[in-house]
Amino acid sequence: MIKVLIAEDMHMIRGALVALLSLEEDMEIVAELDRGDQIVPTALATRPDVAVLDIDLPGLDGLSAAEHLHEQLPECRTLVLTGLSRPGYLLRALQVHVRGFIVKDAPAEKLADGIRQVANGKRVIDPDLVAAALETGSTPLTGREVDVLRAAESGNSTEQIAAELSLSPTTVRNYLSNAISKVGGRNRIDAIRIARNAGWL
Amino acid sequence: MIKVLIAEDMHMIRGALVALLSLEEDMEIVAELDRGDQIVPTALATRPDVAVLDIDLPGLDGLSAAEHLHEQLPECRTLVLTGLSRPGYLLRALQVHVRGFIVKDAPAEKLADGIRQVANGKRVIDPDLVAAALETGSTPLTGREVDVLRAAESGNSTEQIAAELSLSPTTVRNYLSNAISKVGGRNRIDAIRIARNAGWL
DNA sequence: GATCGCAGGTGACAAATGTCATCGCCAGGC
DNA sequence: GCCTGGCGATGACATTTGTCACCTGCGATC
Repeated sequence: MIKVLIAEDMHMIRGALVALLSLEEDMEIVAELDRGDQIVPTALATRPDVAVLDIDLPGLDGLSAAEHLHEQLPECRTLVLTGLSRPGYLLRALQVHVRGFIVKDAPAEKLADGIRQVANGKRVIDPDLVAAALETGSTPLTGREVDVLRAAESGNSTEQIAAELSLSPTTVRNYLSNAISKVGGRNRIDAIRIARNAGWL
Repeated sequence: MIKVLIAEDMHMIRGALVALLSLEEDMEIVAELDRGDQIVPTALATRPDVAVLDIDLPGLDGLSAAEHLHEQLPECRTLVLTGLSRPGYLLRALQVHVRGFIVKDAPAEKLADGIRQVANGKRVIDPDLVAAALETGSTPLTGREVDVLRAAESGNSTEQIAAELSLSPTTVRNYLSNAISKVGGRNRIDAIRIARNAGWL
């Protein structure tokens, strides 16, 4: 019997995934949650064999949770289940010892399959996504460039970003300018879009 | 027996929702699809009692599909199932005679419940979303303002937007300026974000 | 027939944005 | 010890963006 923990913030989707996995004879769902910051405590209490994590979770994102989980419960294997297939996410996932990476538009059977594979110590990664990740590469942006792009995302002006990050407005513009040219954008909107889609933010 | 059509683009989620509904004794899924433009033809062939539609579908969005469905098969009731709870979507949904509107983070049981209610001729709408929709109101933007904001979204400069829409650059800036002030934004990025979140784009 | 709103446009202006060269400081790597 | 790269900053510059006043024309609507 494979003991499974499942973390997904949208209640109905989580319920539906549980219904899907309930059809499998060799699996048991030992925990269901909707917040990233509850993953480690719940896993320590329920000792699952496989943790199925969404990336976009409130409290703590799934990848950070996976990192802590690996440190505190290394025998629990992690499988990431995400709707957004951003190459950068895969890179980060591998760095935090995630064993499987499945996108939500893969066929439904792949989930149970994936859980079994991961429980057996194998890795499960969509080949298309690997190709995309290799093509895209890891982020060309420095830490501060990421900070500035993130702050720009909500429509803040250069001045407001500077205040938020305690920087000089000119410095902010330099970082933005660098970020724009690094990702190959035409302006900040473009740069934000490109970096988001790549999974660099 | 309630005959159900289900349209959802992410394969695994669709499979999971089907698994969820398969547990219900009084329902039968007569069609499963992943594209909006197949909804009407498939519905005409399978004659479902209730069509469960995601909004964000390739080919044709769920709301436009709902509109056509109501014209060509009025006895089929439509229930929208969406992950993004944008007030503007609800307004548009009611205009195209959608009978139910459920968000994906509602509890899983609500889906089967909702389908039964809608099949019985009742309406099903989340009260919180109604409140949000009344608060937000319908779009203050004119058709062209929406066009311009949409074009700006991909990071195009004023000049490029003008070329795309065959307008003068000055006109584009006027529309953008109007849109920014109407939605209460500080600049185009802000305006795009606000309008997106409200469901006006 | 007058008024209103939307589409489309022009010209002018101030402010914000993007780009560059150049500086200092500090941490790591060779 | 030297070099590199990230971080932070300054000043100058051209371009883009946002705003405003004002113009035309069209189709509703009163």
